[in-house]
Amino acid sequence: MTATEHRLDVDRLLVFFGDHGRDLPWRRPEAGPWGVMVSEFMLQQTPVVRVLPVFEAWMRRWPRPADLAADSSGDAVRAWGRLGYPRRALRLHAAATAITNDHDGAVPSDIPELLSLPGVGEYTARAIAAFAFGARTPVVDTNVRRVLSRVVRGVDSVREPATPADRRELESLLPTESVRAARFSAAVMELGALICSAGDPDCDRCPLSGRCAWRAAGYPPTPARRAVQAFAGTDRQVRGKIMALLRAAHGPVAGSVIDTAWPDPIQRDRCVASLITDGLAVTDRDGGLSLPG
DNA sequence: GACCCGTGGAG
DNA sequence: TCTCCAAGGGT
Repeated sequence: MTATEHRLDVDRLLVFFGDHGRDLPWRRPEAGPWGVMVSEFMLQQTPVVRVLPVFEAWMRRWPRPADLAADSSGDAVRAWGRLGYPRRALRLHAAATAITNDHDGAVPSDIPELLSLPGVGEYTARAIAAFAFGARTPVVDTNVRRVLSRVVRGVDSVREPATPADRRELESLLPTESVRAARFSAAVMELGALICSAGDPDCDRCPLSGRCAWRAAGYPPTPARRAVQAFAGTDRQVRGKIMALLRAAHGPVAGSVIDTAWPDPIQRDRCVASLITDGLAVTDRDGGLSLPG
């Protein structure tokens, strides 16, 4: 089967991407590898619309990895704002530091080297290699995974991390030429984000509807997914409230103020301790809590 | 492999 | 109000 014959029709997808792909700042040439990398960190589990303003401000302030590395991890966490999962900001700062120290300040293009950076896993490494450097490598996120499952295999997927099997499957469908392959991955991802969404796929606008195995099979039901993690009352919520206090302040926050974040002192103290362990907060000699300096 | 880690908009 | 979720990674 050639690249233009399989269900993920390359030409149709590239036309779709050209016509309907979003003009996102990290897709512009001026974003460069660093811009791609920053965007991939921010987009982990976070919607595009919320990333956009933070990304723009971030790139203005820290246009190169060395610029970020020169400032404190606390500055990165504060600039991260309310994107969520602030450990990503910590890891991005650590990755920028590693790039500055070990890679002459340039984002590496080699996948094993990318994987060695903090916060860069199987998805992010390949996304950077493909989108920033035009590498021919399978980029499989939850969107691509869903499209692969539906269009090619005819069954819906549960929302779980991509597997090596997913990557092998997409790789077998990649166009031969590397830049075209990278654009193909971006197009499949965009299709999953805009058309073949998890909730209500818009098959009427889908360029692949004529050859979609899932549609042809009459949309067999989505398998039950594992229960989503609860949030209300968990440490994640409490940590978030404490971090919001630290971001709002520009100096140490007194314990009496931290106490207002959550009523249960046991859980509150546990969360403060875990934030310190994670490197998201530090205590000063007076017992105040602040972002790392 | 199971579990942990934030956030705010949509239905 | 409440559930579900949105370009994962680390342990």
